[in-house]
Amino acid sequence: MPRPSRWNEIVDAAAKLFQEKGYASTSLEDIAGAVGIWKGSLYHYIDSKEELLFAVVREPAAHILDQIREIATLDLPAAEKIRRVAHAHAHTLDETFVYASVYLQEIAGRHHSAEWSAMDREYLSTIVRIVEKGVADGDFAPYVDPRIATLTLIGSLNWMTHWYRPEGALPATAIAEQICTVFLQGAVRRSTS
Amino acid sequence: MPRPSRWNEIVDAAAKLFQEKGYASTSLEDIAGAVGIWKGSLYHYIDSKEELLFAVVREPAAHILDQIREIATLDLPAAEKIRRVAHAHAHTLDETFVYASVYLQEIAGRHHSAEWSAMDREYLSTIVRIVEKGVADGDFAPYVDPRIATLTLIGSLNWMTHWYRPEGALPATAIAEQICTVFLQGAVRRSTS
Amino acid sequence: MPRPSRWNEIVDAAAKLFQEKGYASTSLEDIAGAVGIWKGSLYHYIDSKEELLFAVVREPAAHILDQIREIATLDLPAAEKIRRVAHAHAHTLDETFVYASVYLQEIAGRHHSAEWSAMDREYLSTIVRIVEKGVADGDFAPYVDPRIATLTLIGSLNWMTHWYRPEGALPATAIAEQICTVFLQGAVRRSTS
Amino acid sequence: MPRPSRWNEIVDAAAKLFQEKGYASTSLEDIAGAVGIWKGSLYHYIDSKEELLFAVVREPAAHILDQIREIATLDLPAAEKIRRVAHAHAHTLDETFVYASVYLQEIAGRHHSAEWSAMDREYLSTIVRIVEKGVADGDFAPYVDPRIATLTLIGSLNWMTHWYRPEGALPATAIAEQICTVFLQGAVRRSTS
DNA sequence: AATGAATGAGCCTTCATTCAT
DNA sequence: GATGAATGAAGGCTCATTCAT
Repeated sequence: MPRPSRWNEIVDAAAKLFQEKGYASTSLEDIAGAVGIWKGSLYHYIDSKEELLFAVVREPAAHILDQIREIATLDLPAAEKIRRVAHAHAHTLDETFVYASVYLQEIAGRHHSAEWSAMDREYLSTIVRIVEKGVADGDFAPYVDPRIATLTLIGSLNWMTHWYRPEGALPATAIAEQICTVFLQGAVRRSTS
Repeated sequence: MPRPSRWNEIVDAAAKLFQEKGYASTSLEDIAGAVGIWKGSLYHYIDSKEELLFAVVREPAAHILDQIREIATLDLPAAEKIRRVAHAHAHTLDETFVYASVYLQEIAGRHHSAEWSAMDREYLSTIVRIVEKGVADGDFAPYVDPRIATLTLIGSLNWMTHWYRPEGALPATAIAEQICTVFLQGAVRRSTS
Repeated sequence: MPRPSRWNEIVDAAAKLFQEKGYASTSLEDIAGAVGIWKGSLYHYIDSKEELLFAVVREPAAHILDQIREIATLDLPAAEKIRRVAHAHAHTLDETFVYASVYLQEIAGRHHSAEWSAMDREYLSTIVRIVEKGVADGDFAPYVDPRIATLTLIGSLNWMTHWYRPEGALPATAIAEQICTVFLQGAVRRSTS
Repeated sequence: MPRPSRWNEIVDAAAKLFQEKGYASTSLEDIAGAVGIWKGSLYHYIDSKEELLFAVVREPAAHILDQIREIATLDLPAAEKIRRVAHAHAHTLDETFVYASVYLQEIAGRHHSAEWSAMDREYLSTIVRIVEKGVADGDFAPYVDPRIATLTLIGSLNWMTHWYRPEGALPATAIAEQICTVFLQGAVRRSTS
């Protein structure tokens, strides 16, 4: 029975190390060592170190974008869509924590290829449109600036990579709920609620 | 009276390059070249590359922590304190944009010395206490979890390094106002307002 | 009867690549790729990369040496022998252009095994003897130094690998004729001819 | 008293090794070892290995081209110009033997930059024009094809790198004289001379 | 203060070769 | 015969750091 190829082991090890030490500070020798092969052997699987970064990051990035795309098409009030966005985002973060962290540290905001910029842009603009509709429909307050508000929400969620731990006691769902509740209802107590 | 030297030029150049390319990918030769001296000459100013990173980052970090400390001591309602926190944070980000970005990319959430961890922890806990008091006083809604809410706010603000540009048309003040308004009042339109 | 295998394909591909990129800069993966097999599979045909170089080069080298040996035994005037040598040399170069180019680039003048040195030496000395006899018989001018003159001729012919193209308009025969005519008659116009 | 920089030592060592083992088979470690420094230290002097190749080769190539250019402008019979070309070529080969050998092995006939192709082309065409004029003036025989004859001469001279040794008993001048005499007068004895 | 040559370790990558399947 | 994963050495190159001048 043939042992399965070690591609998955390699991507996992790379993801973990990229997250811990950063892409630039992780050597291929580190990765190879974690898998238990020689660094030259990595080149059976990849053509360059950067390819490994992209391999780590592509799937979760595509996954979350898909989810947001789908939520946008549903026929729901803006607030409910935002709630679902927050939960999908937090859920993906939870399930692909290491991979997603690498994305946010190494790809987002760095000058990378058109592929990633386009992904970032679509992700943002899809949510912006939800917020815009919320304002237009009167569901959201008139003081809401759709773009800034969206970046506020995304920032809250992405910052989770700095403090959330998947194996911790606090579930991602609860966090998502808190983040979107504060985003939607505000921290200040509403007189009539 | 200390003779002015090229120390400031060096720190500025380092900050800019660290932000653009990341700490690990910036070489001392890059920095020396930006200042117009030779690589070896840098060692008249520093003892190691890491020292340069800390030099870049120390002042703005200390500055913002000071501000938050002071705000915490004021006798104001929680909502007003949060508003001031957001403005102080955004203002520091605006004024020390490159330096602060380096801090967030290279120090925050990385395993650095006790000095930085302590700073991060104090910053967070100071704001958490403001929120806690807000909840206790009934100013903030009972569903607010002080720690998560604080991290939500900080995340929103820190994410600015991914999209805010100091020289841009949108002033940091307006952004701070939007972020804390959404944080405090929520995006959803309040029936009785 | 030996089953035809891909041996010839492999040697052809190797020859072409050795000529284009040089022996040292051609990888076995390049060669395997050109044939359409995997790198490891090459080792069913060869034991080492160098063996492939020798395989490329052995046949044409042996062929031209055989021809020169035979010409030397004929009972002809020196000038006619030289003419035949030039034609044989140019003809072999034309027919085995890629292989012969590899020989001249990678074997001739390099420190290779006794086998190749002996071949080179015999080739040279066989022609030198023809010239010597030409001088001794009074067919060739007394100022002719047999060894230098022979190296002059061989150099002219071998330099063809730098500019001759088998598929070009100018046939190798015409070139051989020009080279040996200049060698024998000289470029300067003879008063009484 | 400051020790002079080791640039010359480095180029010399590189030239020697490139000639002996070929450019591709010579490692920077070989070169550094020959000079007595570490391989990383080479990068104070060069930006890439190829730059070292060009440094080895540029001066003698430019020198010989200059000489041929000058000879072409003189008011002399074609045969005398050719004689001077042969002597200049052989003399440069003699004085810069290792460098020139590297040029012929590694640059000539390889797919290099426009700079080298242009040099090769100008060198050839300058001599071709001398021969053309010789034919037109009736100094050279009508059977002389200027381009092929020129390549014949150049080939003879360049082949010297395969057998000439500067420290040997046979001086380059004598060889040049023999090569151009055979080229001009032919090996065959002239009845009326 | 500044230089610039040198260090020495380490990095990404290539590659001839081996071998179990 | 062929595969493809793995090896292990080496190659070109980078870089933080040192130090004599």
